Amino acid sequence: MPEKFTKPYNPVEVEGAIYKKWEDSGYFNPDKLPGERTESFSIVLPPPNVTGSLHLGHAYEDTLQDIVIRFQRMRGKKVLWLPGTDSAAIATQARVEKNIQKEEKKTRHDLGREELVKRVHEFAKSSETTILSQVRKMGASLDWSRYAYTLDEKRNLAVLTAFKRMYDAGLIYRGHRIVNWDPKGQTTISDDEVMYEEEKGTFYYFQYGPFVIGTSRPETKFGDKYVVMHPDDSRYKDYTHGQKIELEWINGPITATVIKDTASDPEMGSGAMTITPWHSMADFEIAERHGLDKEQVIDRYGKLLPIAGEFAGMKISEAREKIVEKLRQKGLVVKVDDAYTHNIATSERTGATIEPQVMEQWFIAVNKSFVIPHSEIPGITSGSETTLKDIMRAAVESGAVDMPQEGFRKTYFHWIENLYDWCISRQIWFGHRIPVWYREQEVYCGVTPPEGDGWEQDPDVLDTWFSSALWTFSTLGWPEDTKDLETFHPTSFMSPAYEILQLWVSRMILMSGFHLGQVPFKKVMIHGLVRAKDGRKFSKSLNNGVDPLEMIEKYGADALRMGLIVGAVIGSDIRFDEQKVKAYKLFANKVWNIARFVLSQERTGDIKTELKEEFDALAKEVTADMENYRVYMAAEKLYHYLWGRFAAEILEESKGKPEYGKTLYYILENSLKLLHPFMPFITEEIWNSMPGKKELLMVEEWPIK
RNA sequence: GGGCGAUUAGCUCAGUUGGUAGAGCAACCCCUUUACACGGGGAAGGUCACAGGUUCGAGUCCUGUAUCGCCCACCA
Repeated sequence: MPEKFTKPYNPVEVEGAIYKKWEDSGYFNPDKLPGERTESFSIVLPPPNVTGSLHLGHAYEDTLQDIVIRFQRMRGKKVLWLPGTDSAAIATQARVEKNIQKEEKKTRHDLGREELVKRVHEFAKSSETTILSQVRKMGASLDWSRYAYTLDEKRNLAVLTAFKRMYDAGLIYRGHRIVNWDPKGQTTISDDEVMYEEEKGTFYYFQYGPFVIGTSRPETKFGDKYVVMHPDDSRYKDYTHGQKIELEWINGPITATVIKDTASDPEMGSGAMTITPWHSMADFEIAERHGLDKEQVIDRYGKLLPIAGEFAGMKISEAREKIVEKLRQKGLVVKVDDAYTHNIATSERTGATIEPQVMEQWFIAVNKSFVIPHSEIPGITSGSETTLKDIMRAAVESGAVDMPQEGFRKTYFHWIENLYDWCISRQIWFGHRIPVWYREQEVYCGVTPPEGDGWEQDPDVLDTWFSSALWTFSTLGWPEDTKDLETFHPTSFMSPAYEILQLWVSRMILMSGFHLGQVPFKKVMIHGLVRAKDGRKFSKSLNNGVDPLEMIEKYGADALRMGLIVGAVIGSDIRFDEQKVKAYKLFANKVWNIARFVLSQERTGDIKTELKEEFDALAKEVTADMENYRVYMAAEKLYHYLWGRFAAEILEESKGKPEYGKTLYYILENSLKLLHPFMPFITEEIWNSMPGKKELLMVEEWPIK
């Protein structure tokens, strides 16, 4: 028996060396795995942002994937787990800008585009190093030789190519549409980055000619020259669509036009409303339907424009009261309701109140028909007319993307139904620049800049989710026709947090559907959030963060992995409890001592049929659990068997009985294999001392075929 | 406003096709027994949110109620 077993198991001493042994073996790379492997299995790591360091959410997600990956590798598949990082354009730039603001008292405009982008790249590089070393500490068996970064050369080519092809297909267009404008960040943000916060406000009722209209935003009302009512509203049956009415408004008499539209809710207030198409999504839709004028009232900095007359140049917050006061003097204020609560849209990143604006932006048309040249997705035939939305729906409906969690599937479909065109341009500097150039009236879109002088490139960059959406195939070499792409796409499995079901999952399906005619992954298991013990989110402001590295230092990566995974049904939130991690450190030590005892025995006697059958039954159950992604159950079963049955009963019974020898070795050897995906370090370390071992445990054969 | 989910032992949660309730942690008692005190043994703890229904039988299926949570959303 090796000397090391005379002491309690100390993970800190051995984990680093074991990871190095795995890495040196080359087995993380599917091309270097031993044996004949025909079936492939692949996962692309959801790329962590380069903004920070590893948190428990990553630790959980990495553990889940590593368990699946190690299991499949041991089952003899050609296994690829591909690592990468995400530039996360807005988040990263915001972070760096904040630092510059703090340390140098400068804005990005002081530095200029080139310098800022350089600084952001430097920052991204340094935090990339940090986060990758942390991922290694978790024991993640990633193929580092295929490492990808959303802004590296290959991924850049993929992004530009994807843009070009969708542009040529007419699915990417530039248009004036209403977008979420962040006046503080001076950029548009996607619907998904808008947060709604409840706010107590004031609701005003104004006299608008013969009508009473309600609003919480008097400052937008200057340009309101349409009054909308439901066509079936009997109160207004004497007014006809298109009728002109002269009336007195904020800055004098105006001519209003009556519009009949079903968007108006008769139950709401007086049933009549005026609209501000430039600054409201709903109003914009109505204006589009009837071909109405749209006028800008508020500028990009949140100030009123000349249309506001005497209020021009004022910030909306200071103008509001003054406008109401003026209306009051004119006798146009009917009622003021102070106890009004409503949700206001704010920017997730900057916290600023979103000001909807009509702006010229780039969009992806999700409802526009196009002919798909090639499709492997059931329900979408090659050469048929389809839309991106149809692709997204069909991929999941047909089961090509297996999304077994019913609740999430419902959420997914519900979201698809309500999908608008995706605004992909962002007014920041860090990220993939839009590959479109202008010269006078000419527009050029291409992967490389146009020939000739006088061209100017579009200043905007792409939404970070554009490149993320290509991730499953851009990482495999697309747009080139690579061997990797053929072997590993569609990928086998994806396990994202439910937070990014729409943001990411659906858009991956969109992109890989359009560009490859394939789904991005065959199975998706959406997981929950890791929360603090009290159920609250981990956050900087609460200062309740737990550093995974600290947990690894204290209890070992194996214990942390078990603590995160056991008893955590995939899909629901998990409450992190340090006690649980501690308990699995004790379990690691238990396993260690089981090995110590067994290795001190002679391999004598015959394998006892009854005990073997009992163990094999467990192995079968565990295998079934693994195949059905019930990893939390598999882990718990192994824990119970090893501690409660093997250690507590079988070992005790065997004491002083040499005929048990072979049986004990049989159980230990196979237990190590079953346990390896969960606790890779300690099992590999024990395996190293097993008599007759030939290979690393990570590539040993799984006990059940 | 729409959608989704949760409610089981003090705490965190399992409970796979309906068949007499489980685990870990915590708390309690005992034991320095030769693999392990990072251990061993023992005992305790639950009208499975509530009300109906289906069934021979319901934590599990159906309907409703309550509470909590999450996601989405253009209510003037």
